[in-house]
Amino acid sequence: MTSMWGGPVRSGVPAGGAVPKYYLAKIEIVGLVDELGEGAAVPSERELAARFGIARETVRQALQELLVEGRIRRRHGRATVVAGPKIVQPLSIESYTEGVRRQGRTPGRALVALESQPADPVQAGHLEIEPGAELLHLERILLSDDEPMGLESTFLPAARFPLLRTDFDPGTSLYAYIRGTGVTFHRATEHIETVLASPREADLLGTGPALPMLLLNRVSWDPQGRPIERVRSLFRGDRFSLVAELGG
Amino acid sequence: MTSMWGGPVRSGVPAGGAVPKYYLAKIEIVGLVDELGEGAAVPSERELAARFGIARETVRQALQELLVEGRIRRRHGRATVVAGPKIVQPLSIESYTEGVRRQGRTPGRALVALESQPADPVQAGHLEIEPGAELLHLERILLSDDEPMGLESTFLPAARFPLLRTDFDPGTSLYAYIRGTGVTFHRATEHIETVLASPREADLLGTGPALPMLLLNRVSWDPQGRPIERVRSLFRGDRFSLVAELGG
DNA sequence: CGCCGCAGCTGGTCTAGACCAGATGGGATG
DNA sequence: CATCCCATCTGGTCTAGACCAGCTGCGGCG
Repeated sequence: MTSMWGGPVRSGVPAGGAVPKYYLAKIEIVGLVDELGEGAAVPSERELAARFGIARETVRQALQELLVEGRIRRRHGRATVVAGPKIVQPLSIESYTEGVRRQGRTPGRALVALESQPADPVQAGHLEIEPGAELLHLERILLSDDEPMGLESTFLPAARFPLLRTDFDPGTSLYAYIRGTGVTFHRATEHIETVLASPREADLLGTGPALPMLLLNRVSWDPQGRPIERVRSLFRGDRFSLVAELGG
Repeated sequence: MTSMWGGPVRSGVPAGGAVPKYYLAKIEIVGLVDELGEGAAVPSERELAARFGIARETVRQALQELLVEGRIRRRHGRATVVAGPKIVQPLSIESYTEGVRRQGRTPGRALVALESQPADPVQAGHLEIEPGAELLHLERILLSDDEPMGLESTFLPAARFPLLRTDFDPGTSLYAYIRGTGVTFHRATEHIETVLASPREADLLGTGPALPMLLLNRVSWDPQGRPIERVRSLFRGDRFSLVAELGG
């Protein structure tokens, strides 16, 4: 494994019992991937099936796992290639930008939508506003070296940021803009889980469907205890990891 | 969706373009699952295939996604049933026990292995000991209401805890034991990512293979800056989420 | 009555082949 | 020479069926 943490607790195949063909094929393909460098082309599904003497669907099951684990990248019509290491995202209140810069890559954001909508009861509850109150919804694709890494949806009470739609440049940091309006971030609660991308999300991110994602839901508060924003961040599970520094 | 965060940014099917049959089937099955209560049996693969007029493999693709999302539970030979909500695990230096208790469930641990082994260079580097030095490896299954929720592997320098193998009860909290020896936890670094369970890990946890997991790798230090332990925790992605409280 | 074994459920793996759709390059045509 | 179209790569979806392996309940046998 290429992870800095080494392999599984006791890696690989169960001590006793039958091992599925797709898993043996996966092990073989991992060997290939390790020999080839990052970016090198992996043989096609049909060739691997012929080489191992198994059905193409069985090869696909092995490749699907390698895809989920972030060891290969696939794009319809193009050859499968060996993927590079994951990015590490610090778990702190700082913006996405810093984590990417720390990896020596160039962060970017692509605007998907900036719109106004009435708050549904769930959103209103999180932001402690009246249901139906105007809500700003900012959706952006997060880029690293121009490659989509995640999808970020921010919801803000429109009443608190009346000039945002005209003053804010969606290509820049929203946190910097909010701080510029005199609002201070005091604390935040972040929930983290694994989910699968929907077809729409997978499409926006240029990934296949059924790819596990890291879903981060954050609510930020100011020093007076008023909610500032709710952010739903969806990061590619095959390209992202998080790190937290914990005090005793 | 049953998540407390509501649905995807813009849920579901892409605005324009063809939708795969397996995704339409998934939507139908989600409707079924929502009508049935937690624990209720979902129709079998063969019956769903007949009902929707599609192949069984296509139904399996839909069910696989629902499994990864934690909406259903499956066990070989038994009927598929509707799953309950996920557990929330606080991101703090406290033990697994507290998070489970907070959910009103009963935590437990099942010993898999407690053994001594020489440190490989990677482990030695994390714990700042000599390669080949004796290492204690404690592997336990983490339970919630007797259901396996995760797999925890702890590595400790044997020289620092010479009495652990005789004094420590594997069914109790390791943190409590370590504190009892006079060692203080000062800080920890935790790395979080999504991975797939290996066949062995899936077997220990009673889940199918190819299920995305939350992998937490933690190194803890004492106030003198000496590493105390390295922990590799593997939590079922379909049953676990994490939460972090962040200061500004 | 109590136990055992098997029939018939369930999901898990695998096959061989079909067709669709994105990407690409080379050749025919203007 | 430039452009366009299509053959032919690639991966994505789907089928119908086979066989294997857990699990459960029921019927028969001791």
